[in-house]
Amino acid sequence: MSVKISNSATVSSMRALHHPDVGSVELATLLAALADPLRLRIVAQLAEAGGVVCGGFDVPVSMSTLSHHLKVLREAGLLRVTPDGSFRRHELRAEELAARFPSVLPAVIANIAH
Amino acid sequence: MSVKISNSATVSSMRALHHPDVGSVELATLLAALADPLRLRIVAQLAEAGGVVCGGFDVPVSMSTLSHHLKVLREAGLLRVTPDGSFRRHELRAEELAARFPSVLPAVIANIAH
DNA sequence: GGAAGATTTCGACGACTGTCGAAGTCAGCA
DNA sequence: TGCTGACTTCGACAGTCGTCGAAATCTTCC
Repeated sequence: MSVKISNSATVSSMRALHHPDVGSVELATLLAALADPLRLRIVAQLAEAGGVVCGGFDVPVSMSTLSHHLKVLREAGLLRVTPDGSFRRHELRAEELAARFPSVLPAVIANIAH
Repeated sequence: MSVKISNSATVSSMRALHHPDVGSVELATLLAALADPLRLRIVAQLAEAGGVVCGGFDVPVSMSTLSHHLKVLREAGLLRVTPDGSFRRHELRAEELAARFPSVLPAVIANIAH
């Protein structure tokens, strides 16, 4: 689990961030992470925009609450966080999830608009 | 919402049972109903066996707890309950859900085994 | 080193959830 | 009419969840 530091401009942190192995995530855990209007909203924005920084989400809650929801999503294997300076970029782990739970995430994303 | 009573042999109750209009069910509600190991187990058994009576489920909880979970699933629009004598037959509302949330339920069912 | 900005963690709070046993309701049958 | 069997509802309990503001952590820049 060591992080390799290159001299690339974008890699700038060695802070540990826990990302579970998608292979060990339970279906119920994944669904529980998705079973919240605010988190669905976050997922929709990620699906549309790719890499989103914490402050870039459009959500009607405090920063600490947003941070909590992002943690729930991350620990369910739904998203990957990469530090970028003092920001943190979030993106969906769509391909990895597709390998473990085929078509679950796409089906959900396609229906968030309702 | 009136129930029509035919003289068919199987229709024998006019007891009210609340089944929500699938069109008014939120995606988060549907996912929350599915986000529980026991309820996933119930859904898997329903997907495989069609009409299942309360006592016919293979679950490691008391009858009152099972009844609670079936209520959660029913109120999320996931299943229809039809009284049959002193029994109650449960079946998935698969087609109705497919019209409202295309491919969500099939994707989940296909991944319950994990 | 120190200040400023981005994000997480902590502690608290009320609300909701899963579980059980006991009691209630309902359908069929003697 | 009353008994039995199938299921639901009630009341209680411990545990989890979503929310906030305050404090802590971390990164960059001066």
